[in-house]
Amino acid sequence: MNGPPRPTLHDVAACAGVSIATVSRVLNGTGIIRPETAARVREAVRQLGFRPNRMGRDLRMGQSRSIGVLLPTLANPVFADSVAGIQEAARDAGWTVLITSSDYDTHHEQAAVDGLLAERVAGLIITVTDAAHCPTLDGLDEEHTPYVLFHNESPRPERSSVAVDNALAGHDAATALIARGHQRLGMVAGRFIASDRSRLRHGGFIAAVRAAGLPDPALIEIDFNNDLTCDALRAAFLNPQRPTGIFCSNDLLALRTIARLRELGLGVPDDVSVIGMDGINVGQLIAPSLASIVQPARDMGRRAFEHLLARIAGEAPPQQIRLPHLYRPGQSLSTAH
Amino acid sequence: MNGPPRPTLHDVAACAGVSIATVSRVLNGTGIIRPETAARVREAVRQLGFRPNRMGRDLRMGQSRSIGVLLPTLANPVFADSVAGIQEAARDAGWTVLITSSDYDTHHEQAAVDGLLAERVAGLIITVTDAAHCPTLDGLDEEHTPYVLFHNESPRPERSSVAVDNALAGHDAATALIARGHQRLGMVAGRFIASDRSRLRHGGFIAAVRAAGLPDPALIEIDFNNDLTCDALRAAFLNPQRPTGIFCSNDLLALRTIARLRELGLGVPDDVSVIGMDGINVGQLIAPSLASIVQPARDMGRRAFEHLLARIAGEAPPQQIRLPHLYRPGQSLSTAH
DNA sequence: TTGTACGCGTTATCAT
DNA sequence: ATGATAACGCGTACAA
Repeated sequence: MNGPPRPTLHDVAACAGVSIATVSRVLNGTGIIRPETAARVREAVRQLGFRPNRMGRDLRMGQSRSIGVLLPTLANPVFADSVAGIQEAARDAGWTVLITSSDYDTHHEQAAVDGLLAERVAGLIITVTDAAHCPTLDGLDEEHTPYVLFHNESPRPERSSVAVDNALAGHDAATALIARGHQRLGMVAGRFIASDRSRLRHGGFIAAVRAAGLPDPALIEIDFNNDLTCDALRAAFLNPQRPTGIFCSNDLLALRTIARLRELGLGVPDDVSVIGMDGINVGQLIAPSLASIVQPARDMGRRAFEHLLARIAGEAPPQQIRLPHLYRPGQSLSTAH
Repeated sequence: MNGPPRPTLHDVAACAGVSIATVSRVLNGTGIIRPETAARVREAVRQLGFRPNRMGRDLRMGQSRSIGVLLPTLANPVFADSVAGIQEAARDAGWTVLITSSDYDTHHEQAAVDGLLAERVAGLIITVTDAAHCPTLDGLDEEHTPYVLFHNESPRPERSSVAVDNALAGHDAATALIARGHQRLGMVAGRFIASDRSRLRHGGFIAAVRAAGLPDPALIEIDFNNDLTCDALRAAFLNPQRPTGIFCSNDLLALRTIARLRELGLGVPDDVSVIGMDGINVGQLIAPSLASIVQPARDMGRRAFEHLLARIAGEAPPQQIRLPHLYRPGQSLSTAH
C-alpha cells in the first residue's frame, strides 16, 4: 500500500560516501566540513529527496520544537485571527503549532492540555475560562511547563500573559455610550464563569457607569454555546426603563443581540445603541456597522509566541504584556433621544 | 530554569519493581499481566505523574499519530468550522492535528506541506488552489503520502476527496435567483486561479442561466485578500442593464459585496438580490439575512478525517465523498421588479 | 507471566 | 575534517 520508506541519514551517508555524522553536520551547519564534501552530501540529499525526521531529532533533543495552543473556539474570528498571528510567528521561527479548543468548557480545557503535553510540546499559549482560579494552570506550574496566558491575565507576576486591559476596555465602551448621551445602559455578557474577560469587561463597564453618576446597568449573562433567547432580552431590556445603550462582551454576541432586538421590534441604532468588543471584520461589513472595542488579535498572537519562545529558552522573565485596544466607531451607535 | 525531568518508563518500572516491558504492556493493554502487577504499575504511574513520551513512541512506531491540515485561511468561518470537525474526529481517535494555512497562495501551499511532512505527519487533509493542476499533489503522490482533498475534487479516481458538488451548488444558486423572477444575473467570484471552487461554482451558475434561456451573467473576479473596490462593482453592475440578482462565490464575499453595493446606493434586496455560499453563521444574524448555499462544514471535516485514517491504515480505497449542500433562503433575496 | 535486549533516526561526544 | 558510537524513550520479539 505504501511506497518505499523515506530515506534516512544512513541512506544519504551511503549515497554520498561519508558517515552519518558528516551528513548531520552539513544539514545543521555545525562543525567544519570541506566544501566539496558538503556539496556531495547536498547532492545526495537532493537526489534522494531526503527530509530530516523530526521524530528522531526531537527525541534526541528532548524537545519537540512545537508549541500547543488552547483557545475557547475557532468559530470566533478574534481567536482565528489570533491563531493566524501565532502561526505566522511560529513559521518564521521554524516551529510548529498544535491547536485545540475547549468550547468554553473547563473539562475540555484540562483534557486538551493533557493531550498537548502528551505531545511533549515545549510550551503552551492558553486561554482559560478563569485565570484566577484554574487547576489546569496550577498543574502546569507544578510541572514547570512554560506557558503564556492569552487573552487572560493573572494577578501572579510569575504567570506570563498577553492581553488587552479588559477592564479598561469595558470602561471605554461605557464612555462611548455615555458620550453619545445615553443614560440608561445595559450589558449582554458571556457567562462570567466561562470567561473572566467577560467579567472584567463588565467590571470596567459598571465602574465607568457609576463614576458618571448613572444608575447601575442591567445585565444579562448568557451561555456562549446556547442561543440568546428573546425571552431573556425581553425581561431585562423591554421594560419602560429599558436601556438605550448596550455593551456586548464580544462582537459575535453583539450580532446575536442585535438580531434578537430586531425580532422584538427594536431597531439599532434608532431604538437602542449597541457596542461590541473584538473588532471582528464582519462588523464593518454589515449595516449598521458595528461599533466595537478592537483587539489587535493578530499582533497579540505574534507577541504571545515570541514571548513564549523566550520563556522556553529561559531568556526572559515572566512578563505581563498588555497591548492597547482601540475604539472603533460604528453606525450601531447613535445619540439617545 | 526547568523543573525535574519528566519520568520515563524506567522510572515507573523502578518505582513499581518491574521491568519497563511490563510497564509498557500495562499502559498499552498488550499481553497478559497479573492484576496485582498491573495495579502496582498503575499506582507508580499515578504517583510519578508519568505521561508516555510520544516522541519515543512515534519514533519506535515510525508513525506520528498526527495528521496535517492545510486550508486557505482560518478567517473564513467555513474553514474554521471544518477544522472543528476535523479536531473533533481526531480527538475521538486519539490523534493530533497540525494546522497550517496558505492564504490562497500556491507558494505558501508548497512550503506549508513541506513543513507538515517534516513533522512526519501520517497523512494530510488539504485544500489547494487548483486540484486539477497542482505540483504539490503530484509530489505527495510520488512519495505515496496519504491525503484527502478537502473542498477540492480531482478527476483522478486515485485522489480521495471530501467536498460538495460545487458546480451543482452554483446551479442551485442560479435556480434560486431565477425562481425569484430575476432575469439579469451577475456573479462576484474569488479569482478562479486562486480557487477552483470558485471556478466550478461559476461554471454551474452560468450553465443554469443559459439553460434557462437567459443572457450570460456579468462576472467580477476578485482577489481573496485585497478589497473589493467600488470601481469594479460600478463598472460591471451599475449600467442600465445591471443585474438584479447576484451570486457571490462565498458568504464573506457576499457580505463585502452587499456593503459596497450599499455605498453605491443600491439596497439589498430592494435594488439587488444577493445569494452567497457556505452558510456561515453570521449570515443568519445580519439584516437582511443572507441567503446561501450551505456546506455541512463540520461534517465534512469529520468525514475527511475518518476517511484519511482509513487510507492511512490501508483499510479503504481512495474515495470521492460528496456531501449534500443545502439551500438556505434569506432576506437578501427578493423578487425582481 | 515477566524480563532482556534491540532498533527506530537523530545529535553530540569522543577519537582519529 | 571526518568517522564511530552512545544516548534519547519507547514497543516488541525472544528468552526465561
